[in-house]
Amino acid sequence: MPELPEVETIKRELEKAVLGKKIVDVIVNNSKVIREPKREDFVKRLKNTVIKNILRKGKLLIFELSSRKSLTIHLKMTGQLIYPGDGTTSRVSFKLSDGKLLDFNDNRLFGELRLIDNWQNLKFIKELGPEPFGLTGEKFKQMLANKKTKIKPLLMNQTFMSGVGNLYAAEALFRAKIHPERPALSLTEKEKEKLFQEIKSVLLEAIKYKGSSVDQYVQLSGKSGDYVKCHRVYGREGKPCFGCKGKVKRISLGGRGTYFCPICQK
DNA sequence: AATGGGACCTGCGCGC
DNA sequence: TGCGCGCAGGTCCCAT
Repeated sequence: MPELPEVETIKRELEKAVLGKKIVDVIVNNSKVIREPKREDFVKRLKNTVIKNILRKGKLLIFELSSRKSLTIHLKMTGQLIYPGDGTTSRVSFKLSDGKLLDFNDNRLFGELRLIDNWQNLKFIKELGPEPFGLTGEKFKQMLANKKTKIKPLLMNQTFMSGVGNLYAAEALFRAKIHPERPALSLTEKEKEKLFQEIKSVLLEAIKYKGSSVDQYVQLSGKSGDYVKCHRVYGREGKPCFGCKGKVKRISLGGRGTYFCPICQK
């Protein structure tokens, strides 16, 4: 599941691989992933535009184009961007001026491609909370004040803070030794500070390892990311905790699988 | 206001 | 061996 580190990894690789290139053709194999405009307009308006700038906002990728429109790409659960691609499994392929393909793959068709005038006007963008790296500890503490909601679903709420999903929320909470079901306002000042630092450090570490290849995520080249080997709780149900002699437990929280150590995390 | 559930989807792993 | 089922989770949407 692509979260901030995975999307950031792809963004950095895209800058090296496709920035400044022209989209000469668009091959649509499944139009379900094209959310707007209609397929024909999507293709027509993308043709012969140059990729001028590549941005990431939370988990959303944005290509700013020479036409002044923007192509936004949300990978959701199983989306992949592959370059150079071969077009064999893609939902949509972008043929570039270098003759190579940029493939958008997505098994489950949750992903979203949009060609829009102003990405700033997207509802998702307007409601997006700040990124952890754009915050100070003080600001983060203020944001938690008065929040009765459980800390883990809150961290995953993109309107609260952007970029953290199920995997990194679990990992950050383990490192901060905080139980995922604690009401946010029950955290001590010290715990809030610790959690804020751990969120940033786990995301930076994951970027260094080029993301976590669980499920479908791969880098732009198609290679896996290496961060799974650093996971301390995610996907480790029943396995020994790295911090004590207990076992990692899995519960459902907000409809999401939640891994934690009931002994280390209070 | 906060929370829970369903919808969107497909592939995989499990139990029988 | 094969089939049906539950599950995976990012985001939106609706109900309570």
